[in-house]
Amino acid sequence: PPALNPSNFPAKLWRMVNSPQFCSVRWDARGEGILIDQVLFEREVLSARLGQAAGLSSDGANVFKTKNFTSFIRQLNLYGFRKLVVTAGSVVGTRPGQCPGLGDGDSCTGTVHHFHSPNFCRDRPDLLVNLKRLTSTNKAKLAAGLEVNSRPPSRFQR
Amino acid sequence: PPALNPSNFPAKLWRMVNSPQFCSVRWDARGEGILIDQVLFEREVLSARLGQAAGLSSDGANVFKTKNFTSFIRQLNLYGFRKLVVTAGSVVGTRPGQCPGLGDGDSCTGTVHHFHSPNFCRDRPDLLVNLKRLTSTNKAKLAAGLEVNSRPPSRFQR
Amino acid sequence: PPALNPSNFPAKLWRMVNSPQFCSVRWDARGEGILIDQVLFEREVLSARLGQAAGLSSDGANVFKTKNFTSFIRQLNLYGFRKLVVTAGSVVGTRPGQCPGLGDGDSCTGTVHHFHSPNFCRDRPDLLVNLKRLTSTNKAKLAAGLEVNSRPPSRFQR
DNA sequence: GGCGTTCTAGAATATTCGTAG
DNA sequence: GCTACGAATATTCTAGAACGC
Repeated sequence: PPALNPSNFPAKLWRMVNSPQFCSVRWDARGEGILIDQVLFEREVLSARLGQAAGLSSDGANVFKTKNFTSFIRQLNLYGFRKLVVTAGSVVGTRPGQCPGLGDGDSCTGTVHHFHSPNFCRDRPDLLVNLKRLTSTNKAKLAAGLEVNSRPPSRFQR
Repeated sequence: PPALNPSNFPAKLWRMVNSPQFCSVRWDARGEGILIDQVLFEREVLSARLGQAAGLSSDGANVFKTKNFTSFIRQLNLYGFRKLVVTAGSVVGTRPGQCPGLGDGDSCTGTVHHFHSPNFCRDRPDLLVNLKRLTSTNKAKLAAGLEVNSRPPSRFQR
Repeated sequence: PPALNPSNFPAKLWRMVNSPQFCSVRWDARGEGILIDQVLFEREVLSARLGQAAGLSSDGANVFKTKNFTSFIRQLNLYGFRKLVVTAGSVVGTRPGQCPGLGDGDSCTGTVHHFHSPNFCRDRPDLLVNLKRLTSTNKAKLAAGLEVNSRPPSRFQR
């Protein structure tokens, strides 16, 4: 089984959701899905200034080249995430004023998206390697029982 | 086992990364990969004036004929190095103002590349002889379990 | 014949080479190839600050997301451009001090690359539609005499 | 034949756009 | 509306191929 490539989307998302540097992406109450505050995400991750600053943060979560939130959603879908309806029980309280680059006055209230993948759980980092990019080519290979190639990380990063 | 040819790429790289004359190439925090500051490298090693001056420096690290950074990357790949994502934990602080040919005002901040090979570690110079040029011919030999020839060092270099 | 998509690489390159806003990309002496000053290009087009400013210039030449010159070269090759040796007859004199964002003192002398494609000529904008992206899929289609799909321009762009 | 340099291409991921459902 | 996905282009990293020495 190929190892996780830290420069690919799943690893980046994992680092973001587990980093205190990012308020916009966090686990839901049960740790089985992620909650994304769109307005906050656009400011923290996608905007030019703050995004770069946050990207080079302590845990080294690299940022994306895109500025469009929809491209981020496309990546979630490509890796098999599905959207859930946001219920009161799924949302955990946000803590404004603790994010670098965001003033105390900035509220963390915006549209919240809830996404889920069976291979993306807080307590099961071992499942991350199962996240495969669902391109048409890869889906054909998976259907045929073949191996899906990933760009291999160097051994050092495993 | 054939000896290391000091005029070949692996030996040159080894001398550079271990030489205080070169700021642009240095070990990462764990001594298991190298960090290359591209802008600095182009000035220190590849540019005509400074490169030759530094290259013919006291420790005798011979410089390359090329002026293109991409050719240097091609060499790294030919010898089996892989690129890693640069994380905050991998980077060691740079020390500007200590490099010959660079003024104190010159900052050492540019694009940093992180490369790794299992046979290129700070504390294991004995592994260097395993670095083989991965031409298609050599790869076929290695796959067949055969010996890969290297050009032996000249009598004057041993 | 499908129309030219203004957001794709060939159209962007065409706007750049014909725009007085860009010093780094210009026609060669005969108008049958382009000359690219790498250092200037990296400052004008690829760097964050100046690139964005120049990119949003009056003629609307959109910039690239990449900061790597090699990615630009990869695009040239993907669209069938070939590199030529730079001769004295091919180079046209540069006019420093006429580029926005570049001071009068900044010289325009760096590494110059000369690229050519039979479908990219100054006096034949009608040939641009022949520039096809040479992916392996497209090459197989062309070899089979099939039609190569291009993304059509959006309705707002026609 | 080996090694370094250069130019081009392969292959994977990322981003964008359009549209079926 | 709006979610998911196909397909095209863009970007990145690595490798192939040719040539000179």
